[in-house]
Amino acid sequence: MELNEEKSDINYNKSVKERLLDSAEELFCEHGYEGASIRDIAASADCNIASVNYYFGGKHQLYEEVWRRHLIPMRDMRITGIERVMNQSENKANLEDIIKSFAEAFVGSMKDAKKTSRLNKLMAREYIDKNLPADMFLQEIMKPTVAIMQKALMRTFPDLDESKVSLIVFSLIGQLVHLVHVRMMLEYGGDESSRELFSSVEVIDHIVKFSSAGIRAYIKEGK
Amino acid sequence: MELNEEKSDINYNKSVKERLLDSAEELFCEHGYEGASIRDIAASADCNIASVNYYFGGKHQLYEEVWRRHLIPMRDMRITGIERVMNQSENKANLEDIIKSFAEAFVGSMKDAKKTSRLNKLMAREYIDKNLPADMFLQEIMKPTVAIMQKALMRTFPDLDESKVSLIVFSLIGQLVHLVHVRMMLEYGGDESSRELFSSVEVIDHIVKFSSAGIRAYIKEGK
DNA sequence: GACTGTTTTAAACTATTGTATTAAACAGGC
DNA sequence: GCCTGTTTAATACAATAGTTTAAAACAGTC
Repeated sequence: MELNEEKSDINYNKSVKERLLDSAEELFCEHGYEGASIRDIAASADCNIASVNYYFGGKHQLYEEVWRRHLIPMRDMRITGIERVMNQSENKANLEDIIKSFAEAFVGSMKDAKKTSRLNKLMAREYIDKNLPADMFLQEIMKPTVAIMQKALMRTFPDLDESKVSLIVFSLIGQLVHLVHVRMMLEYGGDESSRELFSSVEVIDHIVKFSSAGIRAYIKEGK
Repeated sequence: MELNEEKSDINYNKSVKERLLDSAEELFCEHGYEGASIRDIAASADCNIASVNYYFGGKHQLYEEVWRRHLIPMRDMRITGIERVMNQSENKANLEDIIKSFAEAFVGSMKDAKKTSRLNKLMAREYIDKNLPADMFLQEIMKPTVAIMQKALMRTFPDLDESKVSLIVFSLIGQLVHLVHVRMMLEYGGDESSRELFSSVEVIDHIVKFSSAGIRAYIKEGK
């Protein structure tokens, strides 16, 4: 009865509430809101089904709590990354540095890659099926993220048209989101060579180079 | 009993099998594989629940049939678009033309925008939850699409490294997929200004310009 | 008109879902 | 030891899921 651990990775030092949040996060990411049953979640957290209702009031409130745990930290990581670069050299920051900082904050650092990948998967799901209240995702994550990047670009290149900046940020985020998707897709399938290519830091360097050139295409004519 | 049409847009000229495929497509796109029940599908197609099993053998086979109806046409549209541009001027095609052709084929023409948008939504879902057998989506859609674009680029710029071409195509597709997502997200929410910006042809022009510059960043150093 | 094979119908079946209930176990204060 | 509020447990509940069944309705053919 000792040293055996049937459950994947539950930490019995944590409270039931925290274990439920951990398990819910994993299963919601993996199977989606409807795909993850509270029975599976409770089993994974090694507690009773009724605990979900007891601690959170229902499945949906549990889902929201899973989000709230990471929403602000995730958003702030992206924001502070940009601000650090901007403050570093007083408004005349290097374009490549801005993009690289943004990109790395977006896909997550390498050390907690698994956690970031999971959250990105959850975000990808929320893109399609909106289970969160109203457009909490759009308002609390997407808009601030876009805004800080837009501000950084406009401060570095004051001549740029605002709608052009929107399009540029769109292109950048598009590549980053797609990178997360491709990595997800290659996790369980795809040949070794592409899995290698897209999991390396080389991709980030490419995105920086590709996007910098794309942005400068607007700078030249704008001047 | 005349002139009333309770159901949305079912065409009674079509057979039950075809009506089922139409309704299934709409509901699978809107609510996902698990989210769309065969009861809802049958009701939308104005036929009995058992018809799903009678004609297709089960819900899953119906889902696969919905895909098969469009897989090859969709893939071919993307391929022929590129080939038309390539053959037009014998291997020395204009870079902007190649990208524009690819982009327009990808997001779909304006006339059947609704249908293309729906299918793209279905594709976005399949990205995350793989309901199709094995990696049919990766093998039959993604790979051929990427391959034809890579071939076109490598023929136009023979000096380009193959892994760089992969990354370039990745960036391009990333923006296009993201465009579809953003349009989806803005459909039911978001302010008027951004909805306007991203539904116009301006976005395509931007992607062409942005990506062309990104690609040329590699050409210059490659030479 | 009766027989044939195909299509459509309503109902039943089993499994699973989220939630609610009710009692048991537990912990701390007196 | 007893009372109190909190947490855990097993079970019941209604709703819905995909699938199956068996009879009814239909359409042709002889």
